[in-house]
Amino acid sequence: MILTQLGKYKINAWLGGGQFGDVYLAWDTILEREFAIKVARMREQDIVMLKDEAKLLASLNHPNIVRFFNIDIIEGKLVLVMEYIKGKSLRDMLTKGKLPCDKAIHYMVQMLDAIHYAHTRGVIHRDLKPENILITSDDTVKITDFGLGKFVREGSLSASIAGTPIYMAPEAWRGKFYQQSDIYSAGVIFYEMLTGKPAFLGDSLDDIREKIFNSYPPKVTIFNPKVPAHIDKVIRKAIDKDPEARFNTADEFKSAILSPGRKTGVAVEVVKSPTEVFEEEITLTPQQEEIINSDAPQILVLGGPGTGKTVTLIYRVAKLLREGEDPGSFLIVGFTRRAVDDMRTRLEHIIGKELRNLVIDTVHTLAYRILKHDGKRLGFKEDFSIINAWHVLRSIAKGEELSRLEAMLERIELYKANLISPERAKQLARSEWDHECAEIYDKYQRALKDKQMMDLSDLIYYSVQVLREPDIGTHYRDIYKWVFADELQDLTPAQYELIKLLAGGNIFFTGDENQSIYSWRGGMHRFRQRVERDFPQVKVYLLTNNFRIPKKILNAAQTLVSKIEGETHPSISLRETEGKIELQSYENESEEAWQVGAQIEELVKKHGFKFSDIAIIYRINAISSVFENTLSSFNIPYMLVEGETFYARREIKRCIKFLERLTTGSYQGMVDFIMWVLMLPKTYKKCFGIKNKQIMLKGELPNTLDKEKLTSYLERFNTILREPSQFGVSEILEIVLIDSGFVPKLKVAQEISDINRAYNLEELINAARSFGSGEIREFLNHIALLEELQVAQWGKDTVKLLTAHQAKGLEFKVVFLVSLTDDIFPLMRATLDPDELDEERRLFYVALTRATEHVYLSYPRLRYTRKMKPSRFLFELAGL
DNA sequence: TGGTTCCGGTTTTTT
DNA sequence: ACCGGAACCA
Repeated sequence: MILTQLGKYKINAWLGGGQFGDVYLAWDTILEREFAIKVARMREQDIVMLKDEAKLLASLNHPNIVRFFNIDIIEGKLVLVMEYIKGKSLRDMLTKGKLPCDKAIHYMVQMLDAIHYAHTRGVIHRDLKPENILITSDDTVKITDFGLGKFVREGSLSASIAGTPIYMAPEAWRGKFYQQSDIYSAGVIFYEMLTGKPAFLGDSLDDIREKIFNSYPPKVTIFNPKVPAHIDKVIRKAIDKDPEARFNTADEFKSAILSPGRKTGVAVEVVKSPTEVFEEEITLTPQQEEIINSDAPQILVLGGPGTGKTVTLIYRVAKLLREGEDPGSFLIVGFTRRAVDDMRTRLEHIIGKELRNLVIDTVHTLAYRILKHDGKRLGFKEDFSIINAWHVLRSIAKGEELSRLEAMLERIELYKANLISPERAKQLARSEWDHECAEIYDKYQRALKDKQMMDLSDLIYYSVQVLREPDIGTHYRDIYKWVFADELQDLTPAQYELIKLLAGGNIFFTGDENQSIYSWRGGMHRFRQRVERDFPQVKVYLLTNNFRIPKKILNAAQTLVSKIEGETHPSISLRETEGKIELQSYENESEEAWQVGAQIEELVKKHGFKFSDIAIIYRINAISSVFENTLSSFNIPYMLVEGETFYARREIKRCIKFLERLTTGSYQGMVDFIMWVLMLPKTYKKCFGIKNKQIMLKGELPNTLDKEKLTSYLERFNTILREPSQFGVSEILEIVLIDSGFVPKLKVAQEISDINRAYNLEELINAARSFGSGEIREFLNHIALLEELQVAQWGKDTVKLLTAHQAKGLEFKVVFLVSLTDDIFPLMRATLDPDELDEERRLFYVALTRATEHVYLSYPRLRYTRKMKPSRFLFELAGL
């Protein structure tokens, strides 16, 4: 039925529809004016006429609220008469993804003004959602449908669907509405404006409800690093489950957004990925489109850095998902945790929903899961532990010289990376050294298995063994119809084999032989032949358009790798800027560091770069110290991207050790641990003793200690020691780190390093919370696989100091590639072996191609008193 | 035997 | 400062 006339209203156009009803553009034939009228799609008996309420609504008059004129029942239909606004709804704007941060804030401020105005007049909106927020062409916000929910009879079908659940506060689900319920909805809308993703998503209503009641969405800054750090906290407060804990008024909410300053402590943003790919709409090239839409079941995509390999991979996955392929039949493997998290975020962004059944993981995580499930076939129980190879190796090869032991460990890793069993290693041994290594390897593997332990490379090695069992392999291959692996050049043969064994039909690989920088630990840098041999039907595509790297830099980098024998596939820069690449030599190291500092200062002060646009990249960690010192004397904020994994940090190690002790029941070091969390000086050590796995106080306690408080805390601590398994991991960590006062005290400490420790520990607690319930042992394994939580703080505006290896996969506007002498880059020992020299060359290539605008190359002429030769790679670069 | 204290030795080029 | 293992004690 098409409406043309409704009472005195002539219907001119349909403006939109929603759950409540349809909105029409109408002409009042009596007043001769345009109105928007909303005709409710509901039965008359479900409508309550609240005269006073209608009057109240009609009295609202605010620039950011759609004027409400009248409510009427015409021909048995509820009709709402409102001001007609030309504009789009926020919902329409959000379908194109997130809004720029300043725009989102601009809208938010107007919304909160409107909400505050209504609240002071006693009107609660009750159903704030993007559909109800109109935006005119001059970016004025107009909120519509204020308080209309009230006209629907409680308990009617319409009432129960009136609210849009994903924007509804938890208490609103129970039918309670406060002003804070609007604040909550505004917070959730703000979240969506900034990220382009709803804060709560789920497959079903129950699923959503569960999340709204029990969880908080990831931080905004994870999806959009450009958002100022304080916004995360503001949103978190606005959407607290407890209405009391939210902002009291919309005005308070507004000022919190606008004034980031009034806070104590140091704001550390936790941003897992520095990528800002979502900023622009991605335009795909015809080359990429061809790959994405290819019918070939087996695909290999080759292309240099910045040619969009990963994007192509993701868009192909997205395309297949849109065509209705089951997310559960996909397996996507990435090289690092960061790469994996990045891919998932991008993919979910494109698809617009969470993809929980879809497996995107690092090879190690994948392997861990396989072995937990099927490791029993090899004699491993479900609760095997992941350990650090070094300690065990040392204990079984006592008396070995450390340098030899180190070499042996390297050899063992290579055996496993190439799927060579201890028996085979013995057969292959030619020299005395080979025999020794093979012997130790055998011993080491037996020792680990005895203790139900595995190191990281065992995860891969044993998974391959398990998957070679026909029944198990078939089982997985039946599941994974679509297998994708990124960065093939850095995978070891064992990892590649693992992926192959899982692939049940279609494969999609990407890689770049020129970016292979891990062959020293088994990465197979010549992967193309191998893929073509294993998959004779494979279709090979080349990506030759470069989106990231400007011409000059790209040319220099490509000239460098063209010296390497073998195939290269150069790309052509699509960037408009030429780019800049400069070489400087300096008297010595400190002069070099000083000049770099001066240039950074100038780039920031005169040329508008941010510190976070800049990276200093070097070959080895030892180089960093000169630069650290100089940067601090320049007052340039910097961040050292440590080689240390999160897991290796002192405070984290200590906690992990503690958890480990809980699982083994050997409580050595407990007294030290509890003194550490209670921040007691060592002198009090004699006051504590351990008896029957319980910490006791003994002897005279100094007056400085509050005996009662201490005793009651020890009581709690001891309950953990008695029955660790009664507690969840996060519970244990909370009692030990937070309730002890440790983290709270660290947070307000003077030292930045203490504050950072506090954040690291909080990060650990978060990891435990999101890990959920599970054995302590399992949590420890889980942590061991999270290689790089350390990238917390990426969002801070600091210059990054990092090695060329660490720089892989990152990009910066300005790169200072420093200390380019012929003994450091390439490393002296690599110059003797042509293969190793090539790897150094590729590493140099990787470092150069991190830059999207400027590259500054430099080297010191003297190191200490020794004369240095410039890196041979400098001579190879074009135009220098 | 299990629990506690004492003693001595400490990986780096790149994950 | 920290950890593993030997030595020592109930």
